[in-house]
Amino acid sequence: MLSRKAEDYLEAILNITEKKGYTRIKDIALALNVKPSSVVEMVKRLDDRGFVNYRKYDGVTLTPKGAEIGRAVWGRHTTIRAFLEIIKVPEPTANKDACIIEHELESKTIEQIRNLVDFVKSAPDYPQWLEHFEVFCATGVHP
Amino acid sequence: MLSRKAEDYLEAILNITEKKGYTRIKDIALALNVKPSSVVEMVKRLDDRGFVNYRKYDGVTLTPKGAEIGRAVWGRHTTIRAFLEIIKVPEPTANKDACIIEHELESKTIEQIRNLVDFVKSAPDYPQWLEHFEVFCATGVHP
DNA sequence: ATTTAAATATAGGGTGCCCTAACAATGTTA
DNA sequence: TAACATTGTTAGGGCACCCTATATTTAAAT
Repeated sequence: MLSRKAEDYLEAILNITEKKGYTRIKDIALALNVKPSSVVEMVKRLDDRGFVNYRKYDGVTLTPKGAEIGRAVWGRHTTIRAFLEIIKVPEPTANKDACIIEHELESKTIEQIRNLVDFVKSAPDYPQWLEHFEVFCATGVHP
Repeated sequence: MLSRKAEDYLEAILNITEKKGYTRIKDIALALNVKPSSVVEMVKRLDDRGFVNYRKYDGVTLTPKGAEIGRAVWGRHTTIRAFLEIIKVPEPTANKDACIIEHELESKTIEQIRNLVDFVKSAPDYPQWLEHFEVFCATGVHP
């Protein structure tokens, strides 16, 4: 079982690699707001456990196993983001909170959030639903 | 700033005290699935920081400050539980996940979840909404 | 009241994750 | 290619939280 921190690292490595083709210690440190020495330490552990490939002075890449987890976490992230958007949680709170709750939730919970998002978005009266919800947030009563 | 673990302890102490009138080290250990020695350690820290009153061999009580946090966490818990119920996350997943995400979410996010819960429950066609949602979960299409 | 059982406390250790400071490798540029 | 800047590494430490094993205290039973 991976800790939420370890998942954060895998997700960051995935996103950085997709954006710029490769990932350096420094990039991870910047993305996660930790010092390079902390990154080296964690990356070594992830290497030991087969989630990344790490050789000194020569970037970090995800193994298939590591990439799979990175993608899973990222998928949860986007689902939660979509949900927070629907319920009108403003940026950057939405992103911050998505980062927090993307870990450890059981897959059934994520699935149901996804269902809710899809249900609401695909409803015949979607824009109206959203509008009503906004009025409700402001006034506390149904329009 | 309190860690999520510290919040867990305060919440547990609140619930235990409300249920049986007093709280012992053993009760907390049982509720949080840790050993009594771990409880003693944490309770000392919480005492140092003014969240509980602790005297050796003589239970634990919350200070006003500690009780306030305990109630806040518990309130978030029930809101999240209500939300998970609405989106049909089965027990005990719902409770487990509520325990996880009740910490660290910004108050704006909790407020919007609360709004969603209230909005849906107070809708004129609430039972129908729920029914439609359930059909959607099962079939992927709007009835 | 003495013995026994249950609860609580302390000592000492371990893991995960983070840091700073000092050092080593790499890359850049004159 | 030598000097410098950047990046990466190691060593050593700290904090939060948990554990086991060993006292100690309180409560219960004889």
